[in-house]
Formats: sequence, structure tokens, C-alpha cells
Amino acid sequence: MRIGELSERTGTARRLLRYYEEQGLIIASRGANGYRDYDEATVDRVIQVRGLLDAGLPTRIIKQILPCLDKPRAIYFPDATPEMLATLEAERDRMARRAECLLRNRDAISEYLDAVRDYNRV
Amino acid sequence: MRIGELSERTGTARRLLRYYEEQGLIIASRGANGYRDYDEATVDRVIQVRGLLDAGLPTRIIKQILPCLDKPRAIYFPDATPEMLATLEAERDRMARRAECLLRNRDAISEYLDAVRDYNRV
DNA sequence: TCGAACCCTCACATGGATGTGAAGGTCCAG
DNA sequence: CTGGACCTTCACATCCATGTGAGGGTTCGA
Repeated sequence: MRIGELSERTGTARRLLRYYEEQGLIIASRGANGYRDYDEATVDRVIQVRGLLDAGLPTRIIKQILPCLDKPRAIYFPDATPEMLATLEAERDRMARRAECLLRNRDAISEYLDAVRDYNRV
Repeated sequence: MRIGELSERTGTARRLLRYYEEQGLIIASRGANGYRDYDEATVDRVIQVRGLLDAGLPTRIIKQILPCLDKPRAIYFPDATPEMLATLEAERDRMARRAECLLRNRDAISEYLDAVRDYNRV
């Protein structure tokens, strides 16, 4: 599929799809005319990437965790250097802390909303 | 406490503490000499704010959810306009989605790490 | 064959969080 | 009473994700 369709199906500006490619987050083959040609799986990947960006991860880190996300686990572990593994662990823990923070605050908001509803019902 | 101590205790640059104040995320009284004077509770608040910023929320939104976070629930619900409540609900749901995304990816990383460990053990 | 709707690259602009430093006031210890 | 470690404001700089538009090629249907 070409960039227009991918843009539409992921709700992502074309500009950003090119940017993600530049950052190594997605790949595109090229037609004879130079047009980008995307794989069907790229739709999910873009959605993944957007979710992580929205959750505060920079493209640099997202790129590092991408190998973890391939559906059928890749047979080859080319970049599994000790440093990379340490980075992944650290980043995984950081994500867990972020999620905790979000859930804690989500609960606080819910409680607040409940309190307001109680107050307004009286 | 003055800005230096708050900075040290929260691991936050002085510059940022002033910025958060400018954005309405924390408040400081002033001594006769113009120095900022922080309440003990500000330490926790700064940590809260940093967590939310790190999780991708902009200061604009954080400011809106702050009233939900005061420990003894405030008796007054001054800004509880319907729009505000709708905003809070929307933001709460958005936070839940973010957290989900983070946890999903955290699990993917964990699985990957396990696979690598298996591979290396053989 | 023309125009609309795609696509390309390049480049400058913007907004938000953060870094950095200048110019100066305050306070305390030696 | 002086030097160093605080504090103040102001302003410009940086990084990153994103917006925007110019200038130009491709494809396809009327």
C-alpha cells in the first residue's frame, strides 16, 4: 500500500510516516517510480509506535524495543549484546513505573469524579 | 524549604521548578527577600508532576487533573463545570489506554528477554 | 491531453520541556 | 567586611515531534 492509504488507516500524517521511516521505526520498499510501498503489517506497527510515542517514549528508545514486538519471534538475536539487554530491562522497568503512575492517577480522577457526582446528587 | 532543597529532594532542576510554578503546577510563597518558600507537601507534588510529564501528559492537562490529587478531598468543587468533568473523563480514559499500551509492550519485552535467555542457555 | 490526485525531497517553522548563562541581590562564615 | 553559596529575573539556545509549503514528478480518468 502507498503512503496515502497507510496514513488514512492509521490516522497519521504522511509527514510523520516519512519521519518514522527516517528514524528507523518502519520500513518501506520503493516502487519503480520512487513511491513508498508498505507492507500490510506496517499498519499495526505504526499504531504501536504512535501508542509508545504518546506514552512518552522517544523514537530512539522505541527503535530499540521494536525487535521485541515482531509477532513470530525472530529466530536470530543479532543485537543481543549484554548492554542491549540491560537497556531493555531498564526500559521495561521504566515503562512499568510509567504505567503505575498513570493507573494511580487514573484512579484518583475516578474517585474525584465519583465524589463530585455524590456532591451533585445531594 | 527553599528551591535548592526542593530541587535536591526531587531530583529536579531549579529551572524546572520555576517553570512548573509558571505553569500553575506548584505554588510557592515568598519570603521578605523574594526567595521562594515551599511547603513540605510540594515534594510529593513535584514527583507526581514529573511522573505525569514523563508519561506524556502536557502541563496543560496536568494542571487540570491536579484538583483530583489533593489528599484530603477538597470540600469545594469550584471548577466542576460539565465541560471540565467531560475533559477529566476523557483524560482518564486516555491515561488508561496509555497504561495498557505500556503494559502490553512491557510484557513483550519481558517475553523477548526470556526468549533470549533460553537461547543463550542452550 | 489536461487536470486532479497522488507521490517525491527539501527546508524552514512551531510548540513544549529543558539547558545555560548573564546580571544582580541576600546571607552567612571566616 | 569580604567571599562563596545561595537566591532573583530575563533571555536566548536546544531537542524532538509535528506542521507547512514550495517545487516538481507520476498516474489516471474525462
